[in-house]
Amino acid sequence: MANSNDRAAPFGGPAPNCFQCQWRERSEWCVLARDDVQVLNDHKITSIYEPGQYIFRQGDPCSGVYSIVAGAIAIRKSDPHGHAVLVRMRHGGETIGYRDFFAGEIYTTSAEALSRCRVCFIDKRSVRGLLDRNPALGLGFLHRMASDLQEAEETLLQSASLNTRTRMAHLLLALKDRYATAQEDGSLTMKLPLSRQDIADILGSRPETVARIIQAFEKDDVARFSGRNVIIPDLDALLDEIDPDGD
Amino acid sequence: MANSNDRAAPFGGPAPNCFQCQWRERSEWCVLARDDVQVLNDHKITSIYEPGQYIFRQGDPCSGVYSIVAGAIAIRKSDPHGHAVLVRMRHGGETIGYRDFFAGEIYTTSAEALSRCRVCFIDKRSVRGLLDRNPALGLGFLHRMASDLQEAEETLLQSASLNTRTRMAHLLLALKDRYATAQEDGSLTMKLPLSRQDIADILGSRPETVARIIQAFEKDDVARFSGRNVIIPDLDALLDEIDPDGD
DNA sequence: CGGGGGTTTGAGTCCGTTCAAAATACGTGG
DNA sequence: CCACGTATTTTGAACGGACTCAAACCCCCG
Repeated sequence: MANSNDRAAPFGGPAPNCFQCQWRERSEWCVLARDDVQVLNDHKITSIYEPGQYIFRQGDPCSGVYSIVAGAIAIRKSDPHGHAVLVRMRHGGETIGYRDFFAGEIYTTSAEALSRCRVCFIDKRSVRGLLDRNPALGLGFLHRMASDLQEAEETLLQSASLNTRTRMAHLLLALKDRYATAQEDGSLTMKLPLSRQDIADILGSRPETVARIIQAFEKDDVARFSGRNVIIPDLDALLDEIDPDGD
Repeated sequence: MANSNDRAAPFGGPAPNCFQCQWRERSEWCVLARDDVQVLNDHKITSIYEPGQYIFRQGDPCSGVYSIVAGAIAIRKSDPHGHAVLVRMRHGGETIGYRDFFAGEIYTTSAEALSRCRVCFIDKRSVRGLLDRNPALGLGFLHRMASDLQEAEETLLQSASLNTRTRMAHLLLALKDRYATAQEDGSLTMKLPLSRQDIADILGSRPETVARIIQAFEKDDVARFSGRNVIIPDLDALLDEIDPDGD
C-alpha cells in the first residue's frame, strides 16, 4: 500500500472488462445475463480518482450509479451549516449513488476518494434499461438496500446504548477486517484511510475525544497509534472492549 | 378518537376490498394492474389488533408482509439484554415487514399495535408472484426503502449534532402532522400513542430526561403535557426550538 | 527553515445519566 | 363506586462522560 509508483493492476493495465471483473460474481450486477453484462461493458465509463477527488457531490443531479472496482470512498453529508460529515465508507465491489438514483433526482451526499480509486460509472438510462430487462437486478438492489438499512439502524441503536470508547472499538474491529494484515508475532497492523475528524464523524463525536480514547487504548495496550498507522497487539483485548463479560 | 364504542369504519363494516382501499392510490401497491389487485384482494388476510398485541415478533420466520389500513404500530428491536426498544412508528398506508422479507428469512424487529389497528397480511408466495409479474412493484419498494434509509441517516446525524431537547421538538413536530387537530384559539391538541419510555427510545434518551424536557417546555410555554395529551399553544414557539435563529 | 493543517493536551463546564424515592395514573376485584 | 396493588411518571441529588475553548505540539511540504 505504501510502496509508491506501483502501476500494476488494478490501476494500470488494459481497459477493464466487466466479464473479467473480480466482482463479476459478487456485486449486485451478478444477476445479469451475458447480454446484459455486454450492455454494462459497452456503456460503463471507468475513471481513476486520486485521494481527495470527488466522484459526485451533494446537490448534483443524479446521473447514474458508480461501481467501485478498487479503493476506499467516503460518503459525506453536509449539514445545514456547511460542514461535511463522513456518514459511511464504501469499498471495492460496492455500488454507490444507487440510493439517490432510486429515491430522487439529486445526490443527497457527496462521495470522495479516500485512497486511489478505480470506479465505473453507469448512466441512468443504462441502469433503467437493465432494470427493465432484468427484474432480478431490482431485487438485488432491494437486498443490498435492506442490508444498508439494517446497518444504519444497528449504528443508531449502538450510538444510544454504547459509550464512545466502545463504539471506537467496534469501528477498529470493522476496519481491521478490511485493512489489517497479520504480523509474525500475532499482532495486527493497518493504515487507516481516515483522519481523526473522520473517525469522530463516524462515532458521532469530536477529534479531541478520539485522541483521548486513543490515548486510553494505548495505556491499556488495546491498540497503538502512530498517525494513521495502528497496531493491535492482541485482538482479544480489543474484543474485550466491546464485550467485557465475554458473553 | 376518544369517543369510544364507535363501530364505524375503518374497524367495522364489510370485509375490506383492495379496490376500494383508501390507500389504493398511495401505497407501494398502487403500481399494480387490475388483475394484480385482484390477486391481492383474494390472498390478503385482514385482522384487527388491539393495543399491545403483536403483529409479528423478532426472530419469527418472515412469512410475508403487512399493510397497515389504520392505526399506529411500533417497530421494536430487542437488544442483547432483552430490552425492547422502539425504533420507529408506522401508520396507515405503510407496509411493514417488507425489509426483512427482502433481506432474510427472519423478522429482525417486532411490530406491536399502539392503537387499535386494521392490518392486511400478504403472504410470501403472493408477494413473490406479484413481484415477478410486475417489476414496477419492486421499484416501488426500492423507492420506499430508499426513503426509509434517508430517514434513518437523517436521524443518525441529528442524534450526533442536536441535543435531546431539540430532538424532542423535532419529534413533536413530526407527531403533530399525524395526530394534532387545530383548536379554535389557534393552538394544537393531540393524544400521543407513546409512553415516556417510548419517547425516550426514539430520542435515544431516558424517561427521566424526557420528563425534565417536558417540564422545561411547559415552563417556556412551548408545549403543555397532561399524561399523553399534548397542547401546543403556539407552533412558532416549537419551531423556534429547532431553529433558534429562524434561518 | 518557516508556515500551516491536523492532532494532542489541558482545564473547566454542562448535559444527560444514574440511583433512589415520591407522586400519580391505571386496572382489578370487592 | 371505591379500595388497593402495580406500573408509570415525576422529582431530586449527585456523578460522570463528552464537549468546549484554548493553547501547544507535531509532522508534512514547500
